[in-house]
Amino acid sequence: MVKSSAARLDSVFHALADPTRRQILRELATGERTVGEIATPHKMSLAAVSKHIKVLESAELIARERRGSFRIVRLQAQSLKPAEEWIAFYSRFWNQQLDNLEKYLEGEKS
Amino acid sequence: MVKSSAARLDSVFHALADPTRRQILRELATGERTVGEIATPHKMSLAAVSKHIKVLESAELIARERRGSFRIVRLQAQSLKPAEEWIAFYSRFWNQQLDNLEKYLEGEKS
DNA sequence: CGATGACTTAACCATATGGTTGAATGATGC
DNA sequence: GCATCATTCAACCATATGGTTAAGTCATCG
Repeated sequence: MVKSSAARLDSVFHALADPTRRQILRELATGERTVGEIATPHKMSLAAVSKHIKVLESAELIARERRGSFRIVRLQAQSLKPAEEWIAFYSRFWNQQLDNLEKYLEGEKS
Repeated sequence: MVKSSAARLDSVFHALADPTRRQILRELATGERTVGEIATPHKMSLAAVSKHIKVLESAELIARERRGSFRIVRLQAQSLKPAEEWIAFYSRFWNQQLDNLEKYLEGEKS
């Protein structure tokens, strides 16, 4: 399924809005893992972790590949790029924070 | 309510995972707006937009202030910073994409 | 080929989300 | 003080989410 740019941001931000999923991405940053390896540290069923992996996959943040009887999962970090760019648009606002405050205070005086 | 760093990422990423809310932030990037002004371009009730604004507020991405009989809403972009930093951790992966591909192909040869 | 291991899928449940309409709140204007 | 405007809150609804357990799939091992 090909997603529009907005839909891709929807699914990426949604995927990131869960601590379990963010933790999975952190783990994958150190290398490939099987589903079982990913699941072990989490206090929930394998099926639940499998669902989280599915959410990450549908956001294209990871890729799953069969290797023998295992599914190996690896990070696809480049799918984060549009999200980072979307946010980066606003970085000028937090950088200019002090400037804005100054202007505001300037306004108050008059 | 003070949120943990993880909970703040949860609420910020969740707030961003909706196109209406992202659009509202874009509008606010050009300046303060009343709730009514924000609602007008959207094809949904004022109450629905009010709910979206509430979600953005609980993520601290905006601030609401009473001004006469209006509530004026303004961007609080600095709350995006932790989200951007979280993502930025992964930028090395998409920057090293070609390197990784090279290494992978190198491995295949042997 | 039958059992085992590694997942995934299905069915189910409780809670959350995103929308609606209609009543409530809280200034402001006569 | 009463009406009106701007907005929020409450109640409701349909669908989505995040978890569970149990059954299904698929590759490997004996």
